[in-house]
Amino acid sequence: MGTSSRPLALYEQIKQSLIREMDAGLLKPDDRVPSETQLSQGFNTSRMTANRALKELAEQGRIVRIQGVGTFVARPKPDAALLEIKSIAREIADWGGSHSCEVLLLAEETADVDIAARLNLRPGDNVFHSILLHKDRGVGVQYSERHINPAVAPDYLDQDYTRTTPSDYLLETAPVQAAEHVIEAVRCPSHVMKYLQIDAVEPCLRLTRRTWSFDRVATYSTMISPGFRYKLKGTFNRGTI
Amino acid sequence: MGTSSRPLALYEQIKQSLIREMDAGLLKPDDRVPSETQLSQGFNTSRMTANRALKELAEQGRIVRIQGVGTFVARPKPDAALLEIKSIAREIADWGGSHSCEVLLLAEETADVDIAARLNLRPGDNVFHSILLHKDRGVGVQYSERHINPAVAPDYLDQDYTRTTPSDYLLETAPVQAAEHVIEAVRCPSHVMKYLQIDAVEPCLRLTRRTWSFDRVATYSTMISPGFRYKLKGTFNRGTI
DNA sequence: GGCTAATACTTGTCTATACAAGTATAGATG
DNA sequence: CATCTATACTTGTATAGACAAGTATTAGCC
Repeated sequence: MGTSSRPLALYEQIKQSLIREMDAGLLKPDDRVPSETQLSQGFNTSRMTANRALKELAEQGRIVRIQGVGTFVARPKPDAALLEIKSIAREIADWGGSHSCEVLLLAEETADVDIAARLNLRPGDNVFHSILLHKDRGVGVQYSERHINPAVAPDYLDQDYTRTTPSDYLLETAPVQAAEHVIEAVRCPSHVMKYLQIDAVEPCLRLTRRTWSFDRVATYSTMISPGFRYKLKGTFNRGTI
Repeated sequence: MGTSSRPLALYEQIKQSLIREMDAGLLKPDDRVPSETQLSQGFNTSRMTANRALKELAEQGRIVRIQGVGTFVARPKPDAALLEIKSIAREIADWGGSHSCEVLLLAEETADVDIAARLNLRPGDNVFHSILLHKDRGVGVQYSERHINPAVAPDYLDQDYTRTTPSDYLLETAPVQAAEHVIEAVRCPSHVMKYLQIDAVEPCLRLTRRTWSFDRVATYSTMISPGFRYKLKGTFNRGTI
């Protein structure tokens, strides 16, 4: 109870209860979270209240919900890619060039529940994972992380990228409008953009052919939309991958 | 209908309808948005559906909802402070020093509906507005924007800041735990922080005494929580300001 | 074995209603 | 004039129920 002048809303109580269980390690990443029905019975409330609590936790990125399957604890985001980024950063530092450059790291990984839900895979299925860092005149760094359903661009890892770029290949293989690619867009406040003299890009960064030309600093990540598969390759599921 | 395989959810239709009206200029900033009851009748749906649509628009920052009052179109954030930031940026550029420095701009402004709702004021009431920019070794810039209910720190503009800093004064005048200050926190992904060699701060940036010590780049804004008034000065409203 | 259909379960959306809580206004009262 | 009060309106939360849509499992059939 503490200092709160009113008791917390019921859905907030459910949220905090689940967060406590996650922080305490009782609910580990990829664990199944009680269903809405179970939660509503456990807290003696209606399903809509449990639904709202889970919905907001999903928006916060703490859990992942998959319709028809269930709700799972999300894996913590940052640590997976950390080592790879560090190594790229060192590469860039060693180069020390003054021109714009590009570094690629390509690997095959397993999807966590979050990625899996977005790409319509199952946790543990393979994804292509690429990290790109761009540097321009020693001033800034642009970071991009991309997860790809292998069925969408099967030769993504094996291309010759001396004449083309991964994003070019992706756009050729998956010729969808740029807007279709976006499922998460990191918004860069326009006054910050002005100050950083970034004015050629929309405030809402997108996966497009040429977004690599900032001359100061920008950070974002891009992912491929689940809608891809319908437009490009027809419907497929785990069995066909 | 286009290419969508299913019709949009009803609450999405309401959201997009309102967004269209805002983009078309039919709903201008600070305009009152139809109430939940009106919307539900206009779209021939239930109030809960309208409620969900407005709730999500508010989370996106497109509208501001005030309990007991109504819903209003939010002002676009960036443009208000743009000129001031530019002038500060020029000041910094002119200085060209190599040491860490701090620039203050203090002004009295009027609150838009968003700020007003946060600080428990009415749109048009005065707020203190300070912008701080920090520069370190010519590499990066840290930007902070602060809106303050004048009743919380009445002498904020008139202090002698040669020996103390605005944040110090604020923390003395309003000795609340740091976490209490935060109502919006811009999350800096921890792997980006690592790469930028920012490791002394939590991933979730906060208004604390010493957050001015990045040596690369960081961008965030801080605001004073509405809960302030209860903890510090008792309850007051427009009449007492 | 391989395929199909029934089933049980999950999340997603929606309705109609209710009460709580906050605010603004008009009117009555002193 | 100032102050209180009733009223009407707003958003916030919660309920109980319903159907849609997606998924996994099982049972039955070829």
